[in-house]
Amino acid sequence: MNADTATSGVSERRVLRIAVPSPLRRLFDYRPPTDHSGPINPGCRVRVSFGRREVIGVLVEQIPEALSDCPADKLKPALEVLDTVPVLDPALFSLVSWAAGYYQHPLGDALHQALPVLLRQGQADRFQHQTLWRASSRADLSALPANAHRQQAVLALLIEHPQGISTDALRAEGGDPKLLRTLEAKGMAEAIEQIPRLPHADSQDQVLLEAPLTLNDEQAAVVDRLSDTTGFTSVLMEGVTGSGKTEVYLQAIQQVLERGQQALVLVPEIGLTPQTVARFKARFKVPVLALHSGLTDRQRLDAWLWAREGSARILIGTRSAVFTPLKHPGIIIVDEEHDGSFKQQDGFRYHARDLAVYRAHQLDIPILLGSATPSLESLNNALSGRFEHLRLTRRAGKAQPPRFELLDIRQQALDAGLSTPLLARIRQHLQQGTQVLLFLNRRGFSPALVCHDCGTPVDCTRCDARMTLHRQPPHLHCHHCDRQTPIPMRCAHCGSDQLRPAGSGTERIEDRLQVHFTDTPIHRVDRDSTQRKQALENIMAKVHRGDPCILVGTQMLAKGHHFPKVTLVAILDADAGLFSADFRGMEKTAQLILQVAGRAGRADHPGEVLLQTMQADHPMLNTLVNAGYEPFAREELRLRKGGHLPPFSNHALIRAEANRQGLAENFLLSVREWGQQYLPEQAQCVGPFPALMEKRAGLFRAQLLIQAGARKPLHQALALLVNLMQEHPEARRVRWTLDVDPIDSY
DNA sequence: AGCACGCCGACT
DNA sequence: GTCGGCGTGCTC
Repeated sequence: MNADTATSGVSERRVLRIAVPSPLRRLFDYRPPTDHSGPINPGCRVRVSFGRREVIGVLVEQIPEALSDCPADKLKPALEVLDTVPVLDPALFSLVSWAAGYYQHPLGDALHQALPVLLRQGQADRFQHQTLWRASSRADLSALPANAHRQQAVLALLIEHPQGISTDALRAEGGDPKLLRTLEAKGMAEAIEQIPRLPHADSQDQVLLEAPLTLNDEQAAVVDRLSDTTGFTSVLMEGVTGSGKTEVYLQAIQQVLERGQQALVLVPEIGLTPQTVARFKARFKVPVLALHSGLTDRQRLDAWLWAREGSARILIGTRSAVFTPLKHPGIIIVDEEHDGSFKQQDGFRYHARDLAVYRAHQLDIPILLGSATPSLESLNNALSGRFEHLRLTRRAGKAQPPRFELLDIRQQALDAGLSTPLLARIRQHLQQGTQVLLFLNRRGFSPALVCHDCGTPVDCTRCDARMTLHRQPPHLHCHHCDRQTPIPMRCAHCGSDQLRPAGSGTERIEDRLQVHFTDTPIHRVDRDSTQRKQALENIMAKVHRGDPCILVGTQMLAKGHHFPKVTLVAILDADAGLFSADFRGMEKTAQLILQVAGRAGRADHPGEVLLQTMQADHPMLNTLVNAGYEPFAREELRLRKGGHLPPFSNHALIRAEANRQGLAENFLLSVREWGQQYLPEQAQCVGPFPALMEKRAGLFRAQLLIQAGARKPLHQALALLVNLMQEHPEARRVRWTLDVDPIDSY
């Protein structure tokens, strides 16, 4: 104990520096709660009055009051200290504060987002105790009155469940929970308090439920590499579809479990399916917890607590799971590491894959990044030696890679986007009794409704975009702001009644296919067709029966599911992403094409992948389909290097939006002009320029790109600009956000 | 972000 | 006469 504390004069008093959930990028000082004595540890939650409301903040440090920059008369006492032990351990705390700094996000808000909802709201970091009822030692059915049939029934149920039964379970079995009090008064029933239990929580030495599969030498090399060390190693595993990445994950995890440690597995949003989780549960006799979106806040907190106390041994979750506390961390795995859903797209814009690497380094444990189509960032890290690069080039069993073919549709008559050779090929596959998958990343009937007389399309009033025509049910829908309207009868510009759909979405393809293949079932899989619960499962069940059919869908089809009876995959518009303004367009297109291609074929019938394109000579497209992803990616990296683009330079984007045109752009312009003279030489501003779609959901948007060869000048520049923007008087009328390492189009 | 205060338009 | 629009100011 500090001897000064007891005899403290005013100058020795200390204040609590608290990170409060608010967009203000600073800490707030409070006096300790009036009734509180003794030390308070950093990382503990504190309830404070903030402005006119109460919020939960996190203590960052304690400093002498004299060092506080807040005048003494403005200091309020904190209301309550909620934890005795920090709710985030020092390692997690430093992960979050590093991330808050890296992404230039207010610390209080970042800490808030790293905590389960119930802890944000001030609940104790304890399991919810469950009240269970059981028969007491004095319970005696025959001692109950002969006519008290309902009491007898309840007591009988209690006797049936010697471990105890919850009131809900009792009600489910036909017992009236109200009678428990009556039985308790008679000394025949008693309540016991219990924390929930995990399946396999008591499993001892044996971690396996089923035998591991035999690995080929490539798979074994990855597992061996990970078992070489318990310290930090980052391995990029580049494995073609069907090469057995999951089996590598399982065996890497097995080693960790046998050492008594835990594994954290991050998967893309779409990848956290019951099948994925089932595979882990089937293999291991340890508690496996999936942090999926269906959990209640309470279940989430319980899972978080189980992870923290070490009894949950495998944690599988999406982006936010990177903040799960671990008592005995052993390995972190990021599956489909290239997937964009690892980057949060609003508020605290962190990249879970990058934070996972930081965390593994911090914890000094291995991290395994897996993908068939690694991001150019990770690939570059692998080529430069920051990551170890291990490949799985062979498919399990007798499976053969699909055969790719570019289908040149220049000067071809298209029927709503379907070329004659494609239709012929579809027929051929259906006749041989197999299935066909058509991919088009555009839902709805057609992406525009255009006047045949004057050429004017129907635009969204709130966005710089066409309204998408939907037929099921008939309406116009803006895919950017969600605005929906009835289908107009006449052109708003010239009054003509000749409004016609232009271009095709999945609905229209489905329509046309039904005309060409009258007897074949057509299944459409997109956000619209799978809105109803179970709709997707119903379609999948039909497809897996194996009869010939055609699947038409968007990227929903591309991820997760596998269709063994599909022998033909066709990408209807392979050019869609080729010429986007986004320099990542090519990379994303390639990843999507290979992902879709990977859905097809198995040992007995190799797959065929057809790409309809107007760019059959496109060099990158040819490299991709003829040589494969890695040669493609190396070439793409070379182009990026030449253009000083990521990953060879560092980007941050300041986005701004306002309700009047020009406001946001002017704001960014003055920020740039102000900041210019103070910016480090190695950092440059590019812009501001209007967003690709300047108006969206009624707001006018602009952006300013900050670019630097190294991280340090970039961050110096950002710190400076953020400061400037906060002080800027015009910031009142403009909403601005900062995106470090942006990945979506800009 | 919230939340309150403050000063001008269309309604029971 | 009020209800309520969102501009402005503040949060230890």
